[in-house]
Amino acid sequence: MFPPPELDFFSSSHPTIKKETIPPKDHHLHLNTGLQLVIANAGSDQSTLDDAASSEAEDKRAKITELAQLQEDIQRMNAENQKLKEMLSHVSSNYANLQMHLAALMQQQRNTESTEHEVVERKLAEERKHEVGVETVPKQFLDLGPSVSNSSSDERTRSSTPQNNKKDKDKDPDSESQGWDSNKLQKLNPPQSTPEATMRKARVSVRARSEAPMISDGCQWRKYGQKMAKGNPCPRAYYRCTMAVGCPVRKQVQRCAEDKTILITTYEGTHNHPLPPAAMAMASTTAAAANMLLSGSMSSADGIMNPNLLARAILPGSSSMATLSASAPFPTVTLDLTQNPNPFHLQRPPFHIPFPPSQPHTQLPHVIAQALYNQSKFSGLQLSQDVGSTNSQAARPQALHADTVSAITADPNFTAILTAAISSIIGGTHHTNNNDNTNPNVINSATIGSFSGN
DNA sequence: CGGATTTGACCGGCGC
DNA sequence: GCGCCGGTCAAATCCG
Repeated sequence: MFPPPELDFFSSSHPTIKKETIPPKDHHLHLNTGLQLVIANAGSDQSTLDDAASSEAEDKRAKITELAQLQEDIQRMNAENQKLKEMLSHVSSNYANLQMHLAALMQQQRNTESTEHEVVERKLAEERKHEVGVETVPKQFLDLGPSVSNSSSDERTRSSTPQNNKKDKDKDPDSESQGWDSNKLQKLNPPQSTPEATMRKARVSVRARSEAPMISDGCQWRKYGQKMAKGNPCPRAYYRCTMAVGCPVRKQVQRCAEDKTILITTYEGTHNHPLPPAAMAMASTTAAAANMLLSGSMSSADGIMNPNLLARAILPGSSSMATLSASAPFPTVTLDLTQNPNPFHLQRPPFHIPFPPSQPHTQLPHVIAQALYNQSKFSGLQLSQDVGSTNSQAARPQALHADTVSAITADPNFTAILTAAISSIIGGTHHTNNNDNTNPNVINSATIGSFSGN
């Protein structure tokens, strides 16, 4: 899409940048020379003074023309920059759109397949039961799809939330069939399978540093509750998406107990309405992550059979991690954006991409730059199926500001990286890894490395 | 005045 | 059965 020279726009070797930086240097030398002449000739006869004056005027003229040329150059570069920004924003939103669409299609396809293979799945589950005693995690996974009518009473009761029960009793059944109430509908019609209900089960959690009470992800949220959670002095806030009536998406926001500068935002569900580009990025990311998590967990017997496996693949220089937790009650993907960037990877100057207009928070250039740098190096991935391992990580020094999360996720690579990484972990538990790491689930560094910025 | 937030009450699950 | 806990509701309150 971009012609090669434009791709190099931000590189230090770009001719236009050299043009901008070098001439002023020359100009400065000229100026010094002139001053020296004046000082050297001070006190001599009138003619030499005239000569000095004329050369000074000449200098000034040259200076002015040079200045005009520079201004012209700057204007041209600004225009070019603006054009590039527009193009990038356009491409980003297009990509996010496609990603959303793909996720929806995949989900749709899985639903149709799931009915076909329901019998087979049940049979397999039976076999697994015979093979190993471990059953809790498989149940959680297999029950993610409400269509699965196996004997998992434990998860089934979980899916019928208190709210649903109450609504069954209290509310008019003809009231708007919100996506959020899909569980209720399923309870009434068990064989029906809705993507919303499936996606409701998987969660995507984002850890990032922020002073603000909430990270800006481009969506509109309404707070509907706040609770003190056990083991954390900070209250947990509950939000629901208000961009459309009946949107099932909810999120929980809570500060990390160990490091209160870290904000943990947990997303749940899939939007049932069109999103602005700013929100599209995060939404498609969470949707894709949840999607991959659910599909992968259902197809990978190894992952299911080893619920206590702890797998991690942290590459040298990785600045972010994705943690996959299959622990109860919901499988959760945690994106850790609190890590310290590795200075060895800072090879090119940071650049800006246009922020969506809906970002309400301050957008300091250096923060954006750091976020994008982090994003471009989003290459580490940690897989964990260990209970409590996701949020108990030690606080890390220096980290990504939560305000920049949308900047990161706004980049198409983010979704692609995350999706591919999760996919490679979940679906690739059978793969042999040539990594030296003793852990059986480590991702091949080549796989992840191919996604890292450059 | 309408929408957003706060906050106590309520509910169901779960462990003892 | 009881208490704890996470999650949600809804009346009261706040705010633009």
